[in-house]
Amino acid sequence: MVLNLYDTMTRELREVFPMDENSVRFYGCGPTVYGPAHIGNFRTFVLQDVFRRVLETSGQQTFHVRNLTDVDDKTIRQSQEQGTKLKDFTEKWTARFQKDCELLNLLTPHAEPSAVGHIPEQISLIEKLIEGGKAYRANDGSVYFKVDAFPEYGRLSRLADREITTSNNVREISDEYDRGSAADFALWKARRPEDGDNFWESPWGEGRPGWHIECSAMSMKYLGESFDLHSGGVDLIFPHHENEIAQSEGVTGKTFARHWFHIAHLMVEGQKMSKSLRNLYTLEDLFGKGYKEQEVRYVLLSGSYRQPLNFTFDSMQASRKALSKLTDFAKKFGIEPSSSSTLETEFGPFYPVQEALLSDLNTPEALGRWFRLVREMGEARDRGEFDGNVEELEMLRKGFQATCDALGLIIKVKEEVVEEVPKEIHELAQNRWEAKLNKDWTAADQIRENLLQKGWAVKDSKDGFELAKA
RNA sequence: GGCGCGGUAGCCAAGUGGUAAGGCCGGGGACUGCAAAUCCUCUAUUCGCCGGUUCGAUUCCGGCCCGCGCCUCCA
Repeated sequence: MVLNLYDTMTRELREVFPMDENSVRFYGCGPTVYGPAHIGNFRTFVLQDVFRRVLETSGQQTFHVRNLTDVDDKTIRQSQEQGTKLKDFTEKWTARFQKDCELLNLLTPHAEPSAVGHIPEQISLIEKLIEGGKAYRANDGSVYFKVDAFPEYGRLSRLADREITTSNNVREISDEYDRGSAADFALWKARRPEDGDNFWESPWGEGRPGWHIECSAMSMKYLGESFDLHSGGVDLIFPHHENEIAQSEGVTGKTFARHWFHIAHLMVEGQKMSKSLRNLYTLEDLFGKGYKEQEVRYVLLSGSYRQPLNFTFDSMQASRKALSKLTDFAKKFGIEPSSSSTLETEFGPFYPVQEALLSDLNTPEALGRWFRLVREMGEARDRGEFDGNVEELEMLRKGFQATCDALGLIIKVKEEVVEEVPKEIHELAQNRWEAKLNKDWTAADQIRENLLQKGWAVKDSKDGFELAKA
């Protein structure tokens, strides 16, 4: 019942356990709220969610913190372009992000702090770094972290010193303040004219915090100087997480996060996601193409988090069929999975699925096992080997629910809200049914074709018909 | 150049030192007036290429060919 998870720092599988023996305290780097998040972002958040769900369905308590980056170059620039206050701008996109998370059935973090809401905490950290000789104020009022003062720097990303300090010779820009070393990074950025009224007072003058410091400040505030696990997309390994470690450990001298969990990127139709390729799909984009949120979530779970996953519209199509297979199973056994925030912990016959998840969050293996179990149970039932006694059925129900809960998939059994069928359509369908009863196949087929052209598909069952949007 | 990852059926994608999960698509069949749905069934003698270790490698080692990520603010 222990989760083994690959740790970026040690490059090996390590058990996830709470250092306070109570709850697993973890931090996930959240979004910069300057626009709608895309499905690549959501891959990361969905996997962090599965991480939490696997722990909770194992009976483990968690404390989950995910931040909102609401001040940086992008948020400032775009809010100004739109002529809105930074606060109004980021609140709008925060609300959208939270709505999207809800649609994807992501558990709400226990704390969701924002950078702007924690300026004093960030200033305080920077002060301590300066006191400790690990940071310095540059002439323009910016403050930099002195990478040379932290010998451990580069351990997470395994970048050799020379790579870090010489890699950016191309990007060394003359007007880039006066850093002591090219590797040094900003903790506090002095106010610039283009920042408008987006600045805060500090011991070093007006300005705003650098990007990395917010995560150090907020994670330590909500989780303590040392906590169980930190996570994000692979691109954050360097420099973001490397810098977080330097800042945090530079102040406390203690191990910052005990475990590092990084999620590989999402590709789209075999290509890297990018603006120029116009493949930065948002949930809204996919809904517009007729896909459902659960189908998106399923696709994001269909590959191992350690490997880039190729998102394709074929796999979206496949996920719809796959999910309906699970729905059919639930219907067959009279199971009605619910989606409460209290997760089921008894897997019963479905335990092999959880076992796969506990093994480095192997979601594709888990899905494979789930389908195999579903098939085998269905077959057993058809052979009459499943007598359906109350205890057995209850165990099956709980196990199926636990599986849904661990993966965060909502298997809806109840019919969706039925589309309003126009009177005209219904009458046509009724006519067809009567033609059919009279064995007038030609007329019946004609009407069916007619309906199809009007956008409705008709399906027959033994004693009636169903209409659905084609 | 440095660090790291991958090449498995038409597509997505697991996995293992003993001979390839699962989903989708496709073929065949049952059912059906025909469809749809559903069910059954088939589909990689083979895991980029070449060597090596081994009784045996897709899985370990070496080389090669391709593709990809990161290397200062992108999840």
